[in-house]
Amino acid sequence: MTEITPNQENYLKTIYLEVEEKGYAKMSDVAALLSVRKSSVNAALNILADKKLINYTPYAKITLTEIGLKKAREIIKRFETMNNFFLHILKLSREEAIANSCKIEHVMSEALFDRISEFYEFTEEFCKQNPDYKKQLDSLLVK
Amino acid sequence: MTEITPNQENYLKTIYLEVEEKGYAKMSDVAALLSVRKSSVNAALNILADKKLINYTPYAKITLTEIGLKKAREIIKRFETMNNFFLHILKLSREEAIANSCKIEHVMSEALFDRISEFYEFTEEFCKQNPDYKKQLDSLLVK
DNA sequence: ATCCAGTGTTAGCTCAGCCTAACATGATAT
DNA sequence: ATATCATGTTAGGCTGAGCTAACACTGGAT
Repeated sequence: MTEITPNQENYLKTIYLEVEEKGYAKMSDVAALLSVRKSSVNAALNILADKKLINYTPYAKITLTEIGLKKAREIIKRFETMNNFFLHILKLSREEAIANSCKIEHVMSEALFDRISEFYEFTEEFCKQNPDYKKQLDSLLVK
Repeated sequence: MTEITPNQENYLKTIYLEVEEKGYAKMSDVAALLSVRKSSVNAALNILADKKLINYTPYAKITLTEIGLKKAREIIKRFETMNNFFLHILKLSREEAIANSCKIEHVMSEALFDRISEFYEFTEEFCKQNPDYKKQLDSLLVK
């Protein structure tokens, strides 16, 4: 069980999303996305490589290992779970929802993840069955 | 607007709660509560004192300044807001709820705080008015 | 009054994470 | 083929946060 810091999780996630979107990940793009210097990214990537989460050889494209992939997907799952809740139930703005999810995804427990997921599903369903509940919720939170 | 790290928030909160409970705060107790060494607490307290959040003179009892008090109360408010939600709506165990709240209290935004508060109030009220909703929720989350 | 245990402080180390500045590499355009 | 520019790497420094080990203060028991 490779331990990983919140920050390292964030690098991993960013690389994963870059690879998803463009087919590869470049250091300088990661630096731009996270608003840090290339040298900082370099240091971080060396740590992730040490932990066998990414393949990172000098001057080559960055790819994720199997474990890295798995871990990245977990992080993104946590992100999406919180984000859905914030966006569609609490009705936070896109930016607010994302900002909070990006922080919380790194500190939440498995149990919280499970409960939020269940609660989200339940609430969506309940809204469908009970338009009155939905209406009350909407009028409460949006103004 | 004095900037403060999540960790420093945690020290501040711990001191506040100690003072509340026992009338004063001692370094060694703070160290024990946070499971860190006294020297680490010392370093942290010097930073908080620099930032005018606590009064901290060698070998004396620790007290909070006015700004420190205000800040500590904000943190605790955030904690309690999340904790109530986790405990009474998501039905997390005490330990799980506390563990998550203690992390999230340091990273959540003002807007999230507001929305969670409103949502919590709304849901509690809705449960009272609609026992059926409450029953469904309870059976969903407790097992 | 003195000594000891508990409590508080200091020095000096490690690590993660950021920075700047300088250097190296590689791809491209002439 | 070489000069140039974007890109990647290395060196060296800073801060926050932790540690250990040694030292200093204080108050209570003898």
